[in-house]
Amino acid sequence: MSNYPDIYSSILEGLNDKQLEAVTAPDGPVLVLAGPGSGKTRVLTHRIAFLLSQGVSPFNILAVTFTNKAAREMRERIERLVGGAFGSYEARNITMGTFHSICSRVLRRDGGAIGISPNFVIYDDDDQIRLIKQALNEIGLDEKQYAPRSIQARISSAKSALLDPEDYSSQGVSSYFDEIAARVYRRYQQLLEINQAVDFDDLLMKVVLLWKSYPDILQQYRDRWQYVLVDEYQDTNRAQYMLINLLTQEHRNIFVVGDEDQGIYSWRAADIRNILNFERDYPEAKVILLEQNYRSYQEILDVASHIISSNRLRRPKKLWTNKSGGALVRVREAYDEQDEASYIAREISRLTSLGEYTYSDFAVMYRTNSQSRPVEEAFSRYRIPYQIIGGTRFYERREVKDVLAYLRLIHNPHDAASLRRIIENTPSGRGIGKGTMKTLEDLASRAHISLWDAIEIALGIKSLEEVGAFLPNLEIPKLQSKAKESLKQLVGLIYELREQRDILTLPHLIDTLLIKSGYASFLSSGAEEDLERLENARDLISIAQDYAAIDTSEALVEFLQEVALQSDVDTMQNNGNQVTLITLHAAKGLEYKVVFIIGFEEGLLPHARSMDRESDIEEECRLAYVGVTRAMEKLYISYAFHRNVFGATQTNVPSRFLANIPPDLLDGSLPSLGRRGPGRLTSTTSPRTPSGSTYPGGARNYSGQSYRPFPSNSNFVSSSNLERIIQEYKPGDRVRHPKFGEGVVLKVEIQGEDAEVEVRFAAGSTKKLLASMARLQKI
DNA sequence: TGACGTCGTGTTTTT
DNA sequence: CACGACGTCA
Repeated sequence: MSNYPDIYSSILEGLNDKQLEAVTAPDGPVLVLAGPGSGKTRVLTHRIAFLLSQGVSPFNILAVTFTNKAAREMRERIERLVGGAFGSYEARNITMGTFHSICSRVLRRDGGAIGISPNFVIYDDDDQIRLIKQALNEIGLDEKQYAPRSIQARISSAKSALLDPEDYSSQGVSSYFDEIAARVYRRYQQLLEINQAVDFDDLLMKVVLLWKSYPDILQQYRDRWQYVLVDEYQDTNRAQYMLINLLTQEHRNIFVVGDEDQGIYSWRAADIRNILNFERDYPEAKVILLEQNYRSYQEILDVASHIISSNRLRRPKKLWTNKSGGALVRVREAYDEQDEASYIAREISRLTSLGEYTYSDFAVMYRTNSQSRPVEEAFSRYRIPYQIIGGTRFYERREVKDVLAYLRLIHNPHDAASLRRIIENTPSGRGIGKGTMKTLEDLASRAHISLWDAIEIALGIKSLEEVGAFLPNLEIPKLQSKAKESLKQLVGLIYELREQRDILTLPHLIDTLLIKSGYASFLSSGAEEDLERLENARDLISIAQDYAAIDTSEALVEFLQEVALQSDVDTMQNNGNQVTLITLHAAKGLEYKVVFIIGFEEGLLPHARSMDRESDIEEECRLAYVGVTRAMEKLYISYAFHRNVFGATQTNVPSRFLANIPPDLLDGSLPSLGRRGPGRLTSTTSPRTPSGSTYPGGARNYSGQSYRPFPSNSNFVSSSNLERIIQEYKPGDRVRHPKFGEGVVLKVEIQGEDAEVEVRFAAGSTKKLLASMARLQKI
């Protein structure tokens, strides 16, 4: 290949000695200990490019990242790096993603061996809690006495430690509560199976089980993924460790990157020993330390080093940079959280008006999601656009979950969480009451069948034998004729939609579902709240547009998986000009020119719930360290004298993590003695807009637009456009679709505010497309 | 059976 | 403060 040498040198160009050593390391285990800002993403991407340049097939590479967004970005960077040098589809064929998404794919493919239906659905937090409540009820335990959330936490940590219900009751029980949890766990797991569902932890645990039980299947994956790279290795848990370990034992090409100082997920069962013991697991490992920081000014790094140095359980590391001459880190005391927020808003306004920075250069970071509120309010007043990461996510909104429930049910009718959601919530007035539900659930629970099966049996559509329940003495309950009628309608609807799935594209299927289920008319009261909900539901159609080109059955699987495994940062916008509000946890791996860390107080950072154990305090310290090291140019740390918690005012003192910082590294005194009232650092606590004009009451609207993580329905046609579309496409017209290729229009039909165009494509398939969405071109 | 009101309770971080 | 569970009323 003529341009090969160019490509080769561009892969290695500009790397420092250590990075180069990591990128070009020979086959075998490699551990890269990478301090913040030391270019670890760079090392990972260049390493993969290097492997490709050495003739390794992209099909043989697996890269595990912490977020889907990171995977996406890494793939793009590799594509840019190698271009078409090794064929144009190189980077696309690398397997990249989070542990959860990779495992989901493995289970979809091979889970059958351990009894997992290929149509499984993924249960989120909400679904899990519902299921735990159901399990509690069935066992006859009071859900008030045994908080479902605590039980869920126990189950989750058991699963992360690879303990199934039997293991847990025999090994994991050390208290009365554990014993209860063990019983619930057992029933909960049965319920998951009946619903053909898995939870987040199952995704990991079941793949370990699969690989351990079926060496031949494991061998297939070992042959496939001969090169394995893992990012953020310090945050892997036992299950993830086992996955990687099983996979890499044969070829031993394991390349992990991590930093013990940035381990912040021990509460999610991450085990820092995974990285500490790497050299023991792989004695032949090459270990490379990346200590040069390319991100932050020396002034910021100094503060970071002093903060982390109070941790005892770490090997000392010396971060250095040659970026000096920055501003000192500013520390400010605010009177309360409003004052703190106003100060930040004013500072951002000041810096942007100087023209030095734009809004997207700023991030505000905090320990708990609830701290974002006063900041949001201040930003609204000061008209600062922002996006907020986390909190209530798009996919957690009620109407979105409602629509997803229909989709999940189309995909897998045994998913009782979705079925119940549809029956109980929306649209109301289905005519299926509590009594009926109780009867059906009893039947389901006694016969060990799904709720869906129970309904079909009660309706006489199926027999007990047909669904695999052999209980000749079981009495099939009689239902009221009204309830029966309603159930028939619901079952009919789902069957009908399942048929539509084989005909329509995914966005069109959602559109149809909204209409046929009555959900659309349910939301068409015209009230503002309903309008917004409808819009959210329709945003889902726009998102599904990405899947319009593949077979809908397949599209549904991919779509539901993406939705379920979407992380907070995955929804983040990189383009818009807006300030980012984000938790310290979610900020890991990101960087901003100017960072504000708020709530640097005892009780918040370290958090009150983490103050009992020293190891917890150390984790809080690492959290502070992660935050500080996100800043490239300017860092602001603030804490509030008063803070409203729960409605009551609390008085807080500055965080202990500030205590180790020499005062001359900071701009702003550390008033460990003496407290001052409002106005110490701010001239006033009453906000003024920078322009001095009055601001509108509906402040949220202003920024509300800017942080919606998903497109508004701007690509829906207005009715005036509709005419145009109908005139544009006529039967017999030849059209081109970006993904399906050329085809002939068979039929055009008005569908509500849109038009449906039926096209037969040259490839032989016939699809019904929404005119507003399909991006059809006439030829 | 549904809608509305009161009371009680609980918030760390997330795939 | 805000949300959910529960009870009462129509």
